[in-house]
Amino acid sequence: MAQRRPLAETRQLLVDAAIRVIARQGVASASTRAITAEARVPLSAFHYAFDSYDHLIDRVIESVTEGERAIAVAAVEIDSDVDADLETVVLRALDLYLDVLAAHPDQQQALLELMAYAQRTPGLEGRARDYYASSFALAEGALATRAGVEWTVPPAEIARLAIVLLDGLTTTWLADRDTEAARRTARLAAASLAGFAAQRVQV
Amino acid sequence: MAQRRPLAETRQLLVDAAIRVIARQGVASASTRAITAEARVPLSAFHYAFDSYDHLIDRVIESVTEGERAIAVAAVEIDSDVDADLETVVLRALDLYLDVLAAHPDQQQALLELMAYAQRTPGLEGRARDYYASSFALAEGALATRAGVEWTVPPAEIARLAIVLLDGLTTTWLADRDTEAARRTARLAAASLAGFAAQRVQV
DNA sequence: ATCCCTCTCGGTCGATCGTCCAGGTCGGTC
DNA sequence: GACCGACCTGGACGATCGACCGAGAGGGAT
Repeated sequence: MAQRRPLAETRQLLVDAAIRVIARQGVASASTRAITAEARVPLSAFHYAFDSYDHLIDRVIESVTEGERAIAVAAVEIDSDVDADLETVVLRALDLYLDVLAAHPDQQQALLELMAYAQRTPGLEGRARDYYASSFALAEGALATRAGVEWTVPPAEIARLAIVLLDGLTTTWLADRDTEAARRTARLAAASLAGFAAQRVQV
Repeated sequence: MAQRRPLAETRQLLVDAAIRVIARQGVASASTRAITAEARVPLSAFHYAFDSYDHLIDRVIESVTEGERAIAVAAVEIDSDVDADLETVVLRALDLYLDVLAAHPDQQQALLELMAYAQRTPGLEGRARDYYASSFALAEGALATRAGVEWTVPPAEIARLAIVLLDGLTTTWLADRDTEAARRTARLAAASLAGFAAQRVQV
């Protein structure tokens, strides 16, 4: 009767189940029992696979942020149409993100809740900072791939502004769910970011 | 032995205590027992003063958001130096906000956590939307007081962008606590917002 | 066949949660 | 002095939480 599974597989099963539960019902409702029920494994399997609840959450954060990073990298690579205007490219990226957000709002809300949980939990405090740091680096890398664009301010500052805008767009949309208004704001945001670029130089 | 107090006073005592506990330890730790202990009131007084836990949280959200609004109104009124450049005024307001944020980070974190809690709790879902709606209106009002400034896009859209920027600045700072970087980003944000103003007309 | 290590699972622990209630104390009104 | 309604409280309820234990099942190595 017993399901025999390699330990690593059970761990992945639990992490995935935890993400689904957190997305659907929030971190507060993601108890060990709710997660194991979602994963269809006995409650006792939880503490066999993980030393503690927070160890699981740590892995969950790792998994979610890695997923975010992969999506962002893919989006940047797809949207590297060098012939298009800079502002157009930025706006297209933001609109693409809003599509993802509107399609899977629970995912982004889960990420925010996890960050808040991490900041309140001893041993996980650094996770939020690390996530933003890697976001900055990713954005700066994306800026660097736009060959031939000079910036009037350091690219690192542009990258931070971009993340700030993305973050603000997210939290604001999550609160009022007004996609049309968010797209209008995205238009302004794209114009703002592009405004810090000097005219393109010939390559 | 019994402390005799008007009911309304006990209510206010509990609301204030709840805000302190939430700011210090987060919503998750703000149990009825933690709150009543903070308020130095017997546990049983809790359900004498409030029908339920969520009724208290509702009042807490009301109190916190009203406090935010009052601060914002005061800041706008103080910072209405008509002789200064628009970008300077905006930047000064943002820097002022960053001062408040750096001085009382728990307060802003508490607000964000309360919004997340409200969105997950039946009966409180609208609170987050209402808060952002009033923030937009407040920002738009602040823009309107700058007589003689014409905007190249509707003020309502500028107002939304301003709130998005403020929100992004907040969440980002709360994650990495890098005040210097936040001030640099604020500089870019102020320049962006001011960039949507047409040249000032003579009045 | 024997051993051993990995894996599984039901049951239960103590702590903490929000909520409730019966009874008690007070100040004011007849 | 009798009464009443507003105010206050200790103690308990059932539910749920993270964590833990010991007995057993399974499969490969010897």
